Amino acid sequence: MNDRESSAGPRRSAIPDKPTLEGLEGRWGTVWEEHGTYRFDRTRARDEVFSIDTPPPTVSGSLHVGHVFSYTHTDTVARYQRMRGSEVFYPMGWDDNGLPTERRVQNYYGVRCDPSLPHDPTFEPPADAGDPKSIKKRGDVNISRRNFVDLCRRLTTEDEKAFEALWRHLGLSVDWTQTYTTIDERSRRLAQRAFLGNLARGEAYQMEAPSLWDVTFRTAVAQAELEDRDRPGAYYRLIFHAPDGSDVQIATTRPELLVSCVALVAHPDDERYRPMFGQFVTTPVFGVEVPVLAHELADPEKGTGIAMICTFGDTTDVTWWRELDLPVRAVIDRSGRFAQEAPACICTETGLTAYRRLAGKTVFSAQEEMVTILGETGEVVGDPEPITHPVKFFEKGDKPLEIVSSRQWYITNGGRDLDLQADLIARGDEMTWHPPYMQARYTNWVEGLNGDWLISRQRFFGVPLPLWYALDDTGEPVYDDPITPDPADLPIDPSSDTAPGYTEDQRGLPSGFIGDPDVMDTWATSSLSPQIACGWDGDDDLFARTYPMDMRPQAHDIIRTWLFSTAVRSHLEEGVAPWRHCALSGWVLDPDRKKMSKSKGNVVTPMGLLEQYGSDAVRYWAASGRPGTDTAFDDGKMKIGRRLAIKILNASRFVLGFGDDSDQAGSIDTATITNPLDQAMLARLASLVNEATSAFEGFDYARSLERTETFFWSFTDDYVELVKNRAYEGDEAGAASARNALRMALSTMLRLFAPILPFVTEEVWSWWQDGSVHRQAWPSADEISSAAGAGDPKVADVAADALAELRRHKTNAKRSLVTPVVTATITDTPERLSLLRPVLADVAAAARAKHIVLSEGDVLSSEVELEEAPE
RNA sequence: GGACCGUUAGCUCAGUUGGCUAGAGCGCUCGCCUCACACGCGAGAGGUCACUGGUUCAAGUCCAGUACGGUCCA
Repeated sequence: MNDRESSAGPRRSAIPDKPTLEGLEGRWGTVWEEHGTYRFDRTRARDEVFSIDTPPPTVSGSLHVGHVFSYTHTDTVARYQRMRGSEVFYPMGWDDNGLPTERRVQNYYGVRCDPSLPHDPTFEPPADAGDPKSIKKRGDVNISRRNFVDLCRRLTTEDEKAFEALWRHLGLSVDWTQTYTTIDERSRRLAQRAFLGNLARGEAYQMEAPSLWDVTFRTAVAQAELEDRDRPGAYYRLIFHAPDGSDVQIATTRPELLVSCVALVAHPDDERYRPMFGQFVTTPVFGVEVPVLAHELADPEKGTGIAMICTFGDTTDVTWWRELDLPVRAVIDRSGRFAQEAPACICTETGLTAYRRLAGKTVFSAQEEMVTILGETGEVVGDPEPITHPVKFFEKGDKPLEIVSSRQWYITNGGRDLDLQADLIARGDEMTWHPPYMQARYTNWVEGLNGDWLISRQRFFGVPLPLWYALDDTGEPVYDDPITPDPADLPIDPSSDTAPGYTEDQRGLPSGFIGDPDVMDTWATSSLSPQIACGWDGDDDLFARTYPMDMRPQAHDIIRTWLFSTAVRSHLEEGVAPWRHCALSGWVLDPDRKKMSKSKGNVVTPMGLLEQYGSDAVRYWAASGRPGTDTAFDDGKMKIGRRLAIKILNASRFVLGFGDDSDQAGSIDTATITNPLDQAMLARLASLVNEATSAFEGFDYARSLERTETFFWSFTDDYVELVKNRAYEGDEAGAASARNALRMALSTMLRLFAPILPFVTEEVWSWWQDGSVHRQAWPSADEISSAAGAGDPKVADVAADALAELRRHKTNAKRSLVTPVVTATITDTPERLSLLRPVLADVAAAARAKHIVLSEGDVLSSEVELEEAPE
């Protein structure tokens, strides 16, 4: 026992008369903090360390019950590993960088970021912050980027305090001296350094290309941030004109994009269109000549079997554009409106007139207008055919994504390189997945990627891309040769720091420089959480002791985003998988089996739950959700957890109160355990320890809990009832055997429960033991087996069955269980009777039976004569 | 359309490499203040293991297929 163990709690407090769960969280939270119970000892060697890469929760308001669920799972494993003797490295980060924070700051303060405004050093946050009514009345205030970022920092700092308080109340055994945020100076430096490394190795590159664009947030988004949503739409049939005067009908859901049509396409095997391949047709209204081409992706079943290719209506258009080598006729600008200027290909007066009616309109209005125009020229056939079809959205957005061509930065992720893809899939094999089938999601995702990782975002609160560009003598940026900072200067902000070799007064002038205006995707920083937590940038000693990390927990929906991007960075940076084990948690479902989420308004406040039921009870519910399995929110389960915790208090008090040798309560003399019933109970306990241990080795906290709980209830309902008379007033040997067996069982069960129920187990431990239960050794099955001697676990079953038999007669007679039994005959098989005979005295005492006769038969049964009921 | 997960008591779920009469908790019914606990204790009712075939001495468990639900990706 080291200093920490012996000092982690007050030495043996008195056992309270009326033990209670109230206030345990605050009391033990303080003791653990004061004694550094969970502090990481960084002198320990790598093979003694168990390091956990906690995914930093997004700081944009509040944690929800799903966080409590998933983070409890991790904590149970952390506590188990600590008791197994590992030095647990368990830091906590906060992901404050990014769009969710921006949105929250905009709403909370009623402000908008306008990067064109100069920084106002005297700026004070609006006094009515947090008052939606007042903000609505006055409208948003425009502020500079730097003032906006300051507000982001200010608000996230407040949120982070509340988050930490919640985690402490929940009892996460995090080392609170090891925290980071994804926007702090270290994270910015590290993210920029990693990016510059990617750039130097050719893994980061920029490209002018069509990319998915959210018109509300006015930023590019990555493939990982997409989701399909079913939306109503309609097929419109448009008439194109062939040179021989015939018509070609195409069906499209986006007639407004006709103006950006660059070709028609049909399947190469489609007999209907085969003769037309290579010919040109003219578009309706605009009269532009476009070729008819063949491509496998054209679906003969869809519409008329021939489609128009526009730049760009959807991702298939991008594929066609790239593979068929087509021109760009883009019309939608970054705000999602039609550009003022018509594409150059339009040269007829009719076409130009028509375009003027679309210019400046949103996509939605332009579609209405275009359909009207087509009606006027008679080049639309029939009524639109309504359909429901999947439309791509930014997962945080509420308008369909457009595809806009722009210059963006990318990091390679295997989406365009099969060798890299194979390497990343192989990294998946290096990790052990819990549960194992979750690896398929990872592999499927990597195999399905169709492009590299777009990491630049046209936003404000994030880690800036650490780059400047020289301006040529006409003031145009030279993108091909970005200027990078000296690594010693990181982190930098190119919008306020001066490019090396220039002076600040050259910013924006011909032959001067400009900073890259973009920030990096949030994931581009949070994907480096193992590097951030383990001190990759400057603390080589810590890094060597903690990386690659042992465990990474997360919910299964972020395999494609966080898990994958972290694997990419680790592969590119270190050539290893970032973790040895990936643990996947399910979701918390509401009673209708839907995922609980804030947007659906069905979320319960975690702190309220913790206060209502107690943290152990909430943890009990969380830990009953098996790894990877979605679990219904169930306050009934929390009530059961609370009942269990209370039962532990009461049963422990009872077990520790036998006899007058309570001074010796802390010690257990296994040599005195000679009674066959006591030995039987311990034999069963030993196999429980084996089960609990192998469950936890496989990260299955739920199984360990379930087995331990089952044992505990039969311990209190049967074993304690059977031996309590002997423990109270038996002969010296019998009493000593019972008392020591009871204490050994209690000590063991407290340690088995400790990872799940840290508060109540610590409380009870303090009644009779020194130090924190959370720094004790995990129970040893061998030690218990040895104390159990030749004990046969079946003896405990036979005795419990016999007791139940006698109880049933009392219950059926509607008599109290303390009713004396005048005489009873127990019939059972010879084998079972021979097990029962040596422990019959305990059964008789527990049942208050004066005489018990044993009789051989085929099956357990009994005849009982109860004492006459008083009048 | 592809991949994965699930379907066992009214509800929530266990059931490991096939092996006695399929289990637990909640809920329900009926009792009991018993020298730890009434925030407790005892007893009881309740199931065609989604369906169809197959393998086997033996299938909730293994295999094939179907249906329904869910998730991820197209």
